[in-house]
Amino acid sequence: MNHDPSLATLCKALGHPARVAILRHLLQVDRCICGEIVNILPLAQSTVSQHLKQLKDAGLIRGEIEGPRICYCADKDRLTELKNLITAL
Amino acid sequence: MNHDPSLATLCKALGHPARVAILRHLLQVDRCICGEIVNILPLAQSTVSQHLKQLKDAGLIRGEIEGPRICYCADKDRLTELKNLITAL
DNA sequence: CGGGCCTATCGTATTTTTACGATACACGAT
DNA sequence: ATCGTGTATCGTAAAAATACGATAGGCCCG
Repeated sequence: MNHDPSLATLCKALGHPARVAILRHLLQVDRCICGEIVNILPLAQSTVSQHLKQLKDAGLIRGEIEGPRICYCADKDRLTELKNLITAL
Repeated sequence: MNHDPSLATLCKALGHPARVAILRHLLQVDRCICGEIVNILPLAQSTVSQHLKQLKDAGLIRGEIEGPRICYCADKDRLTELKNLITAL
């Protein structure tokens, strides 16, 4: 969604423990997952979906439709970008 | 205040454009400044003070009393810590 | 086609954040 | 001691974030 997010935008997306947990998990399992996240976190499905949307809007994760389910994976390039923005502070 | 902040906590502190601007300015002028920030940002003094408090609570800046005024400076170690937390994701 | 599964979105309540003005407080100088 | 300067804090209003249940839509399988 957001093509060139600012440092504040990216940080805001990571400014909630649940979203950090989601990103960490996606990085661990490497390839995508989806409803699994709902099982891992103590949150309702709709809430998790909202967090996923925020991460996706910030470009930190991507979601691809894969049959009946949607598959998310972390965008490592965007993470590198974030790291660079902090370094360039 | 916060001795070992999580990634989410640090990111939340940087999740607002005004606070990023404050940190950037403190890094530019290297040595501390204070009410100057109020002149730079289009915000009321009390609002700036609140943002400073949040940055201070996250450990990203430090404030030292220097005579009648209070002198802020960025904590580069904490910034390095943040970068490492992102790298370690 | 109909049922079941998975996910997004809507509507809503609660909490948190943001922002301001007003006030209080500390300090140096007069 | 009083004044002015520079900050923090209080009180408050408005906006945004968080979380949930309910609902809607897409897709596969029988």
